[in-house]
Formats: sequence, C-alpha cells, structure tokens
Amino acid sequence: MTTRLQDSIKRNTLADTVHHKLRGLLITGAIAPGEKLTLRGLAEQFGTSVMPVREAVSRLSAEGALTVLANRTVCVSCPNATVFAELVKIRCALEGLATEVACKQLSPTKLQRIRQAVLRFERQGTKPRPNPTLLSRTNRDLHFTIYRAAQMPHLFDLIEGLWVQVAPAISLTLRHATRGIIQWDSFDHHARLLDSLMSRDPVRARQAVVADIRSTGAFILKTGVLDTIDATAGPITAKTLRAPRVRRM
Amino acid sequence: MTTRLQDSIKRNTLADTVHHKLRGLLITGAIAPGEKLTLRGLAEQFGTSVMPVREAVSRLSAEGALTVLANRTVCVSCPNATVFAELVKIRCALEGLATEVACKQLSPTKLQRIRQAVLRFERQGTKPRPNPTLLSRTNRDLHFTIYRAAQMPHLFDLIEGLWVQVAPAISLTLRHATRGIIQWDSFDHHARLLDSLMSRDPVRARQAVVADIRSTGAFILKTGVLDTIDATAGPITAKTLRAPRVRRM
DNA sequence: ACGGCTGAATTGTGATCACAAGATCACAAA
DNA sequence: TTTGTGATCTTGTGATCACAATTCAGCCGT
Repeated sequence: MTTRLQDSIKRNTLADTVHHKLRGLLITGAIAPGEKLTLRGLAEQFGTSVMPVREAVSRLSAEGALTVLANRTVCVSCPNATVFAELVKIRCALEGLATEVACKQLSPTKLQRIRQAVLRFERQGTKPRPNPTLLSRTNRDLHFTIYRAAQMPHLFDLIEGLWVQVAPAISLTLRHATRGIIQWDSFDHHARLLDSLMSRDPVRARQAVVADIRSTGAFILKTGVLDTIDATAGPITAKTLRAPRVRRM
Repeated sequence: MTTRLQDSIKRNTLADTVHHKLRGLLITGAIAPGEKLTLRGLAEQFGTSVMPVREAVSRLSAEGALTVLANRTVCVSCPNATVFAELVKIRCALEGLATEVACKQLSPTKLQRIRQAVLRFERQGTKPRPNPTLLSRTNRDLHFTIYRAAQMPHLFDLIEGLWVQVAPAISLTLRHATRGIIQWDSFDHHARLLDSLMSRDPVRARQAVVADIRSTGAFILKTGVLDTIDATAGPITAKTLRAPRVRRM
C-alpha cells in the first residue's frame, strides 16, 4: 500500500503528491473522521484537476483510509468497535514483530532517540494539562522510530497503513474525551519497552509493545465512541455522535 | 487494499470489476512476473476505456502487485530475494495469527473441507508427475479456508495482499524448476496442521503453518531464481533469467 | 555488415467533457 | 408546522482529447 518502496525512486506524478499529502492529513487526524470529501473540492484545494485526486482517493480507499460509500460519497472512514478490535489484534502481531526485529539491531544513536521520545512523552503526559495532540504525535514518533529500525520496509508500510486506519478512532476519542485521557499505563509500558530494548531482550520488548497497543486500544473501546459508528451508515454526523456521549473518567 | 469489506456492498463500478479480475489473474500467476502491461491493452482486453484500468492499476500498484517503473512502464512486480524473505516473515506473523484464531472457532464442516484439501494436496503431490499449477491452487485453497474461518476480514485482506505479492515468485519457481518441486515437507506440516486444528490446539496449529510457510519460502529462496531480480531493473527479460539458470534438484 | 541517429508510434499522465444517480432546497398541500 | 414533490445542483464515473516522454523501427554513413 501507499507508494511503497517507490518513495525513494520518486515518481513525482501529481497523483503521488496528492496521495502523500492527503495521507499525511489523515494520519495526523487533520481531517475529521467521517468528514465528507469531494473530488472537485480536493482538486481545488491542491490546485490540480480531479484526475490526480481520483487516483489518490482510489488508492487511499484501497488502503482503507477513505471509504467510498454505495452513494459514491467519499468520506474519511472510521472503524466501528469490532473493526477497531480486529485492527488492534493485527497491530499487535505486526508491530510486535517489528519491535522484536528492531531490538536485535538498534544502533546506540537510535536507542538514544527512542529514550528521548519516551522522556518527552512522559514529561508531556504528566503535565497538569497535557496537549493530547502533541502527546499522540510523540507517541507516534516513538513507535515509528522503533519500527523503522527493523529495516523491513514492507512491514513498515503495512504498519503505517494500519495507523492510517486507526488514526480516526484516536482522533475521535481525543475530540470527545478531552479530559482524563491520561489514565494510560503507557508510561509503564514505554518504560518497560525502553528497558527491554536497551538490554536487548526482544521477547520482552515485543510483550511491552503489545501491552501498550492493547491497553490504549482497550481504553478507546471503553470510551464507547466507536460503538455509535456503523460502517455502512455513511458519514458521521453530529446527530450520530450525540446519543451516547462519551462519559468523563 | 482491494475493495476491502466493500465486496459485500458491491459497488459495481467498472474499475472495481477490472481490479478484481486483474487481481485474480495475478494471484493465480496467469500473467507472468515481470510482464509488461499497457493500459490501452488491458482496456481493450476488458472491453472498457482506459479510465477503469487506470484506477485498477493504481490500486494494484498501491498493493504492491504491480510496479510502475520510473519509465512509467507498468509490469507485474516480482520480489527479489531480500524482499521475498521479508514477505515470508510477515506472512508468518499474519497467517500464524489467522490460524490461531481460526482454530478456536472452526466449524466441523470447515474442518471437513480442510481435511479434504489436505488429502487432495497429498494425493496430487505424491503422483509420479504432479501438476504444479493444480498443486499450488490446492495449497492456496487449503490455507485460505483456514484464514477465512478466522472471521477477521481485514486480516484476510492483508494476507491476500501478501499472497498477490508472493505469487509471482512462486510462479517463477514453477516455470523454471519444473521437476523436483515436490521435495516439500509440506505433507508433514499439513498433516500436523490438520491434526492441531482437529484437536483444537491453536499454538501447535500456528507453529505448523509457520513451519509450512518457512519451508516453502526457504525452498524458493534456495532455487536462486529470485537472486537475479533487481526491483529497480524493470521487467524480467529472457536475458535477465538466463544467467543463473535454476538447477534441478 | 554494423553502429549511431532520426523519424514515427506507443506509452502513461493530466485535463476536459458527458452523463446518470443522489442530494438539496423551495414551494405547495394538508 | 409538517410532509410530499418537483426542479436544480452536485457528485462520482467513464470516455475522450492533448501532450511529453520513452521506445522502437528504419535509414544513413562508415
């Protein structure tokens, strides 16, 4: 998925550019989950004709990042609870593998960077009023530096694809549960992860990541934001979300 | 990748049809790895204009099934040795997971079907002159009935995507090592797999699939067919393949 | 007979046009 | 105020056109 390894062999078509930019917007949650997109609108926004946008949207929908409904409406797809649970399981398998592999060949430099990311995450997270966006970005950096270190580009792409699909769910949670996000045992898991990496214990490292993924996944599921989403129901409207308002913790 | 879950909510655009058909041709190895494809050619073959083909090709290249080179030439992508090795590792993780999950909830009916597939595979494989194409098809059926039983559609799609990428390598091996393909310990692994499934032992089942994947992967790597392939080098020509001719076993 | 060069032909990419299916809104009837 | 209905606009999809880049055939010169 994505342009895969071709990123290096930059085939700079407009379609690729649009694809990349859109993907970036999606993975950072800049576009709200369920939001409707129009080809012509995107085309105007990117300053191209509809053609490159069509190709980009086509690829993104193939990745599962966008959904084109039976109505032929394009919208940012957000997994419902069951889909999300499945994605979490897959993530455990894939990111566990990546971590295990990376653990065996992490350079001291990368280890340093990971340590710093862990620290940054903890520092931001223990603030009285942490910035959730910043927090999730730091978390992302942390994970992806590890996965990149595994030097398995295809695996990396697959993982990235999963994050693109999961991102909207996180974004939703962030939007509707502004307080109390920080219950996370993530601190513990990150610490254990870092420790395992430094002592070159691949199995324990894998366990730590899996625990981390599972726990934040469980947290998101527990908020119940995703229960209101029906994949076939189309874009998420204000009405859709009103009913089972997320309860604060 | 693919049309994902949308398969049920058939959004019957021409692009989807072409995508599906083309994908089928690729996964069965009907189109030779490295073969060049032209949009207009495919369009004529499918009886459409180039537009649907463009979208299909775009998606397939996003999946990694097709490669569009810097020349802007489209060809069936075939993994080189290192990429193939990576794909095998990923397959182990994903298909292992699928097997483990499936093991816990296999209906007796499905179990029967798997048993029959195993028998069919063994019967065909022990023939004095087994049909390699038929053999690999049976093998595919066997694996995919298990994976489908896991009832994790996204996982299934990912696995299918991996097979599409691996298919050309298998196809190549089949073409250039017409004899002696049947060294496989696959019989043992299949037997152990079936046994584990019947006795509901998820862990052992996983181990059996992983062993199966690893061994046939190792076999393909050992033939050395993939060593001659450079991902950036473009389509596979007769010349490319001449040099280190596959040695019979 | 052979190598390098030029022409035409083919290719993917992007833009534009055409069209059918939904979505939206205004207005009228209850 | 609410509901049904029609016209109108918007949308994705597919076809066609235009174009630059690449490929390839054929020719010329040696």
